[in-house]
Amino acid sequence: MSQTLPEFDLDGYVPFRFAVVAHQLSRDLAIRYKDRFGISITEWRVLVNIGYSGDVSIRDIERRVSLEKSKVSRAASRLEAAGYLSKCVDESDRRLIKLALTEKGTTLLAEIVPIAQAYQAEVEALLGDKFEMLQELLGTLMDRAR
Amino acid sequence: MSQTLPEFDLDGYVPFRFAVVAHQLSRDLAIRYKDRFGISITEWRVLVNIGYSGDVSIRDIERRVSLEKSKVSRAASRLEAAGYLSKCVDESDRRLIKLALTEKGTTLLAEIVPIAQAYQAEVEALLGDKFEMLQELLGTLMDRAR
DNA sequence: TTGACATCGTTGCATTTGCAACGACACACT
DNA sequence: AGTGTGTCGTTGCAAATGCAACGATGTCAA
Repeated sequence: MSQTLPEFDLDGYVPFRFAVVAHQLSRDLAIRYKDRFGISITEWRVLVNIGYSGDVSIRDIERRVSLEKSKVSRAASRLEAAGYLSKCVDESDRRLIKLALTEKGTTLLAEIVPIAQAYQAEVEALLGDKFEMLQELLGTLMDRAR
Repeated sequence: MSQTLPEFDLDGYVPFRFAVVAHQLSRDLAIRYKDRFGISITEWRVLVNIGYSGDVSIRDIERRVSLEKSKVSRAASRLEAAGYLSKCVDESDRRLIKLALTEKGTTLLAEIVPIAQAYQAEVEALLGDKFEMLQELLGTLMDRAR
């Protein structure tokens, strides 16, 4: 009749907990951006990456930010349409497309970065002296991939 | 001409890091399920919740697992179609729908739970004695909501 | 040079997602 | 009973997503 299930504690299951926390953080952040600047999280990541990185091809962003290249490509197109960045062919390798912030994009980024920092400060305050430990753990987990 | 951006380190930005790690964990897990059992992560969460919880309405799952109710509803429908669970109206409150595993569903769950546990064991082994600290931190962050 | 093979960015397509309705039902108050 | 308000699960729809092509370009060896 009724079979017995092995012991299992979903509430303590790490992949699940990560999903919940990550979703929560993303959502909180999205709310602060979307309404005010019309920028999605994905677009935000691309924007930041371009602003703070030397490498700026789609492929580079894909690697550095763990985003599907199609996701990056579409985000870049939306950002270009909105006037925040420009695309131009890399003459040393014509397969590559160099992305660069426009002045408008730089202005936007300068506005929204402090918001992101303030949010991280909240998290930091919540965790207190354990914040550094969290960063260390996240580092270990991120390195795990491949 | 070119404006200056405030200092910012994307690689150390917690919401970003959480997103990457969570996506990675979900993906790893999805691979182990999807191919072998045809079950998505969302469906897996619903399944586990029904199997290990007393409360089994859609609304209950929404609350306990941080899933949109439409997501739960659709996952439940798919699982029902696949014969893993049954729906029936709660006679004490006819707005509610009680979800229950079928025997087939219980069998499936008994098969896949050990896989999930083995995966968590990998993570635990990677983190060693810091695993408990991670759990504590995740707990703090999960409580933060609302 | 030619040809085989890899890489880049884009796009088509099916699926999933989030959000806002919606109908059905519950409850409180009159 | 009737009315208003709230909650439940479902569904429609637009947007986002993942994945597999695809054309264009680069690389390297014959």
